[in-house]
Amino acid sequence: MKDVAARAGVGLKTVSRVVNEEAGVTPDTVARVQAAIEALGFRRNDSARLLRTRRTSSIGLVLEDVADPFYAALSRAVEDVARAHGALLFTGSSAEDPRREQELVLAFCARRVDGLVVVPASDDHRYLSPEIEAGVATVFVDRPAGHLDADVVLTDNAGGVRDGVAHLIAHGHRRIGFIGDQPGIHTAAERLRGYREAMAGANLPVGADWIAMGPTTPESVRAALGTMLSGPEPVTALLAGNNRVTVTAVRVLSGLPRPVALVGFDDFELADLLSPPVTVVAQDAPGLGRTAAQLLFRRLDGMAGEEPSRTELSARLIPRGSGEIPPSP
Amino acid sequence: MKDVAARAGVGLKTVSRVVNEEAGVTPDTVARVQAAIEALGFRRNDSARLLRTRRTSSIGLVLEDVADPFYAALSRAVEDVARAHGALLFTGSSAEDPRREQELVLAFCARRVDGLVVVPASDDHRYLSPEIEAGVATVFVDRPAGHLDADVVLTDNAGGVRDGVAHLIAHGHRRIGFIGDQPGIHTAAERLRGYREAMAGANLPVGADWIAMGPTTPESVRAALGTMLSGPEPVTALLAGNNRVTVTAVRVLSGLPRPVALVGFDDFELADLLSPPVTVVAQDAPGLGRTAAQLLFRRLDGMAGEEPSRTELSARLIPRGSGEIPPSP
DNA sequence: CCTGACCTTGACAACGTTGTCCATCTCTCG
DNA sequence: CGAGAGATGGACAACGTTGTCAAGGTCAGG
Repeated sequence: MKDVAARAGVGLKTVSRVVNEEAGVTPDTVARVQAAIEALGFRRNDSARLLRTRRTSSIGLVLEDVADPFYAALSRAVEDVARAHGALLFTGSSAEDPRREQELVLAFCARRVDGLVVVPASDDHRYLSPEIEAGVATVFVDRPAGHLDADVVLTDNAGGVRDGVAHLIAHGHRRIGFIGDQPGIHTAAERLRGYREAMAGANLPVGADWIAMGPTTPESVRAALGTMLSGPEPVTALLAGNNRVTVTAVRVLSGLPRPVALVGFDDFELADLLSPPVTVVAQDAPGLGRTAAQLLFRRLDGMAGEEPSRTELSARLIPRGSGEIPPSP
Repeated sequence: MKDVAARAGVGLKTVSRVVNEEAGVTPDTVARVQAAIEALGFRRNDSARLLRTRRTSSIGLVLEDVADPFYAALSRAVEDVARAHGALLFTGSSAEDPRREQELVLAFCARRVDGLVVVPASDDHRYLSPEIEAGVATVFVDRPAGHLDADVVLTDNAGGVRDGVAHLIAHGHRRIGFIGDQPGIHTAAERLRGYREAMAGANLPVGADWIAMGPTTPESVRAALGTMLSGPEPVTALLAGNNRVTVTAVRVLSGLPRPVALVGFDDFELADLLSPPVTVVAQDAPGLGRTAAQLLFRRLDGMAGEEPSRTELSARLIPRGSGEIPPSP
């Protein structure tokens, strides 16, 4: 910038004014400065700028894994909102590791991002209090923050599973299994709650073997399904608590002599190409990201003081075939 | 930092030394400073730091769309390499729009990223020359840069398609169709070249209707397939030039009375769950990202001066069923 | 007791920008 | 023609950090 000023024969501040398109500079001077900028290939250093303005126009996004289609869609939605507000996006994957989440968050804060969108991997976010007090707007998505009162945008997991189970019940099923992730994970616990509520709401008993919660490896899902299907009260339908479960279930069920109905939680690409096409309860990944990001920018634009909010987006049942299979005796 | 120094009763520079774990500070002083840091919740401002050190420890990644599984995987690989080098990652989606690509790249440069990984959307990257001369290491991935001599990491698109077509030929096919994207896109042109080479290499003629290049909407793919399958010399096999084509082809082919063999370019999730499972030529998305990022950091660590390099990663044929269907007369 | 080497510490400038404030110049109007 | 107003431009400090360098303190050896 110094060089530009020298070359154009004007003061430092005048160049700054031109760069920022501030008023009060003669068109003639503007032209001279712009020529110098062009000639020298000058580009403003935004980091130095931030030092004065205290706004970085960048936000940080921490999620579990960018490569996961669900988070990839969420990420894209956050990016679009950020772009609309003229902000850039730092992205980081926590890989479900609380330490990594904290590292990323603090690294973003050290870069002085204006705000954070976080998919929690940790269950204790007290480490964030000083940052939030220092003015870093923070919105949690997909799961609530731990021990911290902050904005959060969630899917109505329990409601979604309730709908899915109700759908199976409506198609005549009475013995319905549920396979979900470790109950320590908030979304998994919520989905289980939805299952229990739906069954209870229809006055249906839940068999001892009908629920399996734990790491959702193909092996464990296979084992759980085996138990459910071969016990004294074999299930005629399954609600799969996440994508990994759904995929394994499709494999197992397609090899069985008698059809078993299936509703998966979370949509996935090509679900409609399988045979039978898979009925799912779809979360609105872009919606989560968009809502969270919009909330973040509203906070940044003055809504800072208000009470933390909690938003729940509903999930949507998409019938495709596998969930409409009638019970086989 | 000033506050910390005051509270600990030491000089500014001493705090800086403690924060950066530099040698030459009494353990006693370190303890005092650390207590003050703790008490005040101090966090170093990395942006100010950069102003002095001229290293941001951050890199920019511009790709077509983070929500696309291929780029999501690439993105994750870049992130992992960046993390290993202690760098953070700015991500941006160009949405295949040259203007947006340039905006993103220049915004990253204004933030003074140490380096860039770019999946080109534009075909002219001369606007980047000043930045590169200013020291921003840049690596292009998936497609080469336009009018700019820079590092590039590619998939061997032509070779991959050659392998795919050869596979079909080896299974007895003589009339093979090819549907690809607009020939203006580098990867599409390369894949077409691979197809032609493979056919020529086997001394097979290419029918007038066997090649369709253009926007790969479901409608256009349906139309192209219809022509290929109903002409005087109907094809018995298809090489699908990208994922979108593959998916539409699966739908169309599954509804036909006689089986048609299919090899898709680019792997996709659940390809093995379809019936028949889809044989593909798989690109190594994480490999592209990893290689590009590693190259970037090698440049940053002193390899700066050397000649730009060009790396081609080979694609891998994964037989699953659809590509092994014999020709039906 | 003095000297010199070494260790610890702090003062100060610098990085590249913007905010504040004042100086100058050019009108316009009385 | 002079005064006031408005437009234009620039000097300087400040943002929060680190690099440079020199000051002071300690200790061992002569």
